[in-house]
Amino acid sequence: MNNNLEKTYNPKEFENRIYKKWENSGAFHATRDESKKSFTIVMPPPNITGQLHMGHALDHILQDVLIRWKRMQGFEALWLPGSDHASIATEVKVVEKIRIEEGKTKEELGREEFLKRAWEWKETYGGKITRQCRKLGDSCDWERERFTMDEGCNKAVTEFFVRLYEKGLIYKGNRIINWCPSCGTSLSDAEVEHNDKNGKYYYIRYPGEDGGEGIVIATSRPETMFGDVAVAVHPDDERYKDLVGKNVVLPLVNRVIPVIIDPFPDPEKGTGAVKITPAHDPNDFEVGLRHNLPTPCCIDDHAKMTELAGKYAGMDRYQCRKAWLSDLEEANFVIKAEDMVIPIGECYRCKEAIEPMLSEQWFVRMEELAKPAIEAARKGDLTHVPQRFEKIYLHWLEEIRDWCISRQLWWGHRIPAYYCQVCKELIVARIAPEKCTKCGSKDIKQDEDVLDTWFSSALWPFSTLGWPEQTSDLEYFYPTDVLVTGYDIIFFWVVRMVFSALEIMGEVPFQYVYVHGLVRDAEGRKMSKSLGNGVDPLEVIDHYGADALRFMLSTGISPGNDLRFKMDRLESCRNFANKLWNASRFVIMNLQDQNSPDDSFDSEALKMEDKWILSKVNATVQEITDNMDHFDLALAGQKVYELIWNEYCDWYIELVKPRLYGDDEEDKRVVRFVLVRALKDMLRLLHPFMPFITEEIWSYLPGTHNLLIRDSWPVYNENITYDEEVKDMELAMEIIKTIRNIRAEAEAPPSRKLRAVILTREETLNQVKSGESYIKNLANIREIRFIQDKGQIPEEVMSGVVGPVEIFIPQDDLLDYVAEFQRLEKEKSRLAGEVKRITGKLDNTAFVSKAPEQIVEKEREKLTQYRDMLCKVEERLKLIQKKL
RNA sequence: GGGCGCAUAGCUCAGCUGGGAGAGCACCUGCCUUACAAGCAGGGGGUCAUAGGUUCGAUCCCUAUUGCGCCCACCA
Repeated sequence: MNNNLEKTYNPKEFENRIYKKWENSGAFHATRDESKKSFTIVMPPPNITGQLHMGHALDHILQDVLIRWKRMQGFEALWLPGSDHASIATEVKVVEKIRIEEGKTKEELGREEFLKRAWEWKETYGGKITRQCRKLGDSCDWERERFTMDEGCNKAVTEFFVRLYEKGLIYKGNRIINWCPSCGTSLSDAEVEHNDKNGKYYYIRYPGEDGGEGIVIATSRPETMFGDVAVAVHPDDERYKDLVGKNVVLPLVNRVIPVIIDPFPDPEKGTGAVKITPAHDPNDFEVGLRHNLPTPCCIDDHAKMTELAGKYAGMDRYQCRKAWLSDLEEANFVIKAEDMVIPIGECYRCKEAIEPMLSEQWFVRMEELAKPAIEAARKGDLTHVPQRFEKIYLHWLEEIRDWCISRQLWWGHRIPAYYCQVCKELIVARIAPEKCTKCGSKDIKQDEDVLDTWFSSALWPFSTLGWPEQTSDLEYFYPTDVLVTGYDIIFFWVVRMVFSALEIMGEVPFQYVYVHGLVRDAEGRKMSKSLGNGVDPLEVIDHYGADALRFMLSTGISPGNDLRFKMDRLESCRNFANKLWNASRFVIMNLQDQNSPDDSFDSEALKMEDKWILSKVNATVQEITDNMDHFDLALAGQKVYELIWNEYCDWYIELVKPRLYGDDEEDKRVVRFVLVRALKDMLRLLHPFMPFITEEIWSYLPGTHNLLIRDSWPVYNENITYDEEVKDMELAMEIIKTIRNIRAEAEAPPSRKLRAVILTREETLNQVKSGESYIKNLANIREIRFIQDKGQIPEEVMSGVVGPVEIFIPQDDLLDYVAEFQRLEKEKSRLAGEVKRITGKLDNTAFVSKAPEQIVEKEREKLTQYRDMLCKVEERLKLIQKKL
């Protein structure tokens, strides 16, 4: 046994030390062990651009609570960490760095040199977050740390790509994609955010080729008119019957285009006539395909107008819109402009307006892949916690379109596609081919594009365990058990992991998806760099300790909902740690110079309060385990809190002090035993939430030879349910509270010793008497007189009622009739209210006849009790009134 | 256009299958009591958003309404 704990709780003093102890002990490292069941969580890999923020802290703490809990339960628990190359995000940062430091663009530097810089970035910043994770207490297996662009993951990505290609699930095609002009790359649908913007519908006349009225179309994007190839109307639209088959003229451009019929136009919207621009609108593209129309581009990769726009060529799209409209207006082609809210797609990284554009890209064919992923959730192979997120998951999959996976970037997995420069043959292969499989030419070039960063993340649960090799780890730890993540990346990641795993591994990558919310600031705003309202977890840890932060984040949440970050809550969590620290210090102090308490004990030697606290702890073990099983981490945490503070500290320690300060050595041994026994179980229950402080205290306790992290989770013991003692103890506690209340109401000083008279019936006398010493100690009573006859009640007293017991404190000790009168009046009206409520209930024949017998009986008992209590209070009131 | 969440004490939120409204913080009163003032003891404070419905009984289930927030949706 060590010496006593430091006098004050100072997490800084031990958190780093404890973490090293764990790490050095190998406790985080998981290895295949056939005697145990595995429990696996893969960490959502943070970006290498990143800095640990509150969202990570929440995400990681939840995972760590689960993994520590399972480890204690005896599972071979693996939490696998790593980081993500974050293709676009990193590339943007590296480009910026090169611009600032070298004054060059990436093109000026060249691909090879750029990638060198990117890897340097990775080396410098790559491990930053994962290093910061140690501060949080993350118990992940650092020996298995992975990176989405390490050798194994690269291999997995290539293998996956080639397999899908060979099955026809990946194809290269010319389609409308989301183009970010600012990032200079295509994006997937998931990477586009839709926001409503105020805009206008412009009604523009396209005159007839024959000099007639022509047709009026409505558009929010007049600048795309240069790419128009037709005007479409619905086949049933009577208004335009005569125009179909004829031509109209693009105003000012003077190019002639046909009026065609197609089911796409909605006669209700706009004018019912739609300009068709196949190169810049997905719907128009489809129409174009059906009618075999050309696809001229009028906007380029930089969102500037092409030659097609004539004198507007080279202008920015919005600049052009302005100039073009003013020219059209001048020539009287604009009929009207209507204010309209228009949903605009924006790049999720840079917020630039997305340009739908015709482009040749690589796609994953989703229809076939989505089906089993939908099925898995429906069948229950995959469970969302809370369940409502399943709807979101399903909806996305049901509406899914092909996934554009090629990016016009340099940092990432290069697409394993090769082109023969001679015969233009396309070769998709695991290893770069030496010569063309068709013509034999050695002049072969690899596709310039890289893959969407989420393409590699999608493989994370199995690529990190060795796939495509059939490793022993993969066999043992896969499929993983729980995936913990925020609801904001269900689409980006969860969905894609599931369908990828189902395709490659034939089963879901995890059974549970535990979805949490976002951390917001105290006002409920999203924490963001631009607002500057972020709270740095590392600073919080520095101030309050990691345990306080952990406890706050893990118990302050309700499933799937956002959480507001409030400093005062953090403080109360730190106070809780302090409370535990001091209680433990008290226990350890009382163990000084003692041999470790004997683990075997005679239950005869246990007193009422011993049995009471052991019962409480035991019951809590059951409840908490149950909560954890249902992912109710917050409820579980709150229960340990209450157990430690409200039961153990406020009552048990206080109850037991006289025994510790007494002379009975044998009894002292019993007390020490119970104190330690209860404390140990509580430390175990709390450890997943507050690992540092619990581990530190653990090391001071007798008989704790191994680390707490290695110790086992407590198990409910049905032999430790002392119902009688619990009942008796709780009655004594109620009596104590009542006396304290009388004392406070009468404003008698806490130090004054009072006398008490307790009236109770014969059958409950012994029960009450069993609590006599506790009442004396904790209510500061010097003498208790037990009576069974009302006639013996002294006249000048204050009184209180607890169930079958009436308590009287002589006025001589208290000296305040008025306060007593007021207090009793209040009590009277409370009791009268209860009686009225229950009487009403019982007078209701419907209730008596239809409610379950137990409930009715319970109400009857309550009624008798309340009536009895009311009666007693009224009697007292009459007596006191005389004195006033 | 579709979907979801939230509305409970001054503030932030719990309340697990319907059966006497809870916590933390804040507030009031009294205490530096030999583990802890980051504490102890006591206390005040809520027609559980509104209106209906189901039920013997609704904060909880159903419907509608209002307010706030979020997500999805190919911008004619």
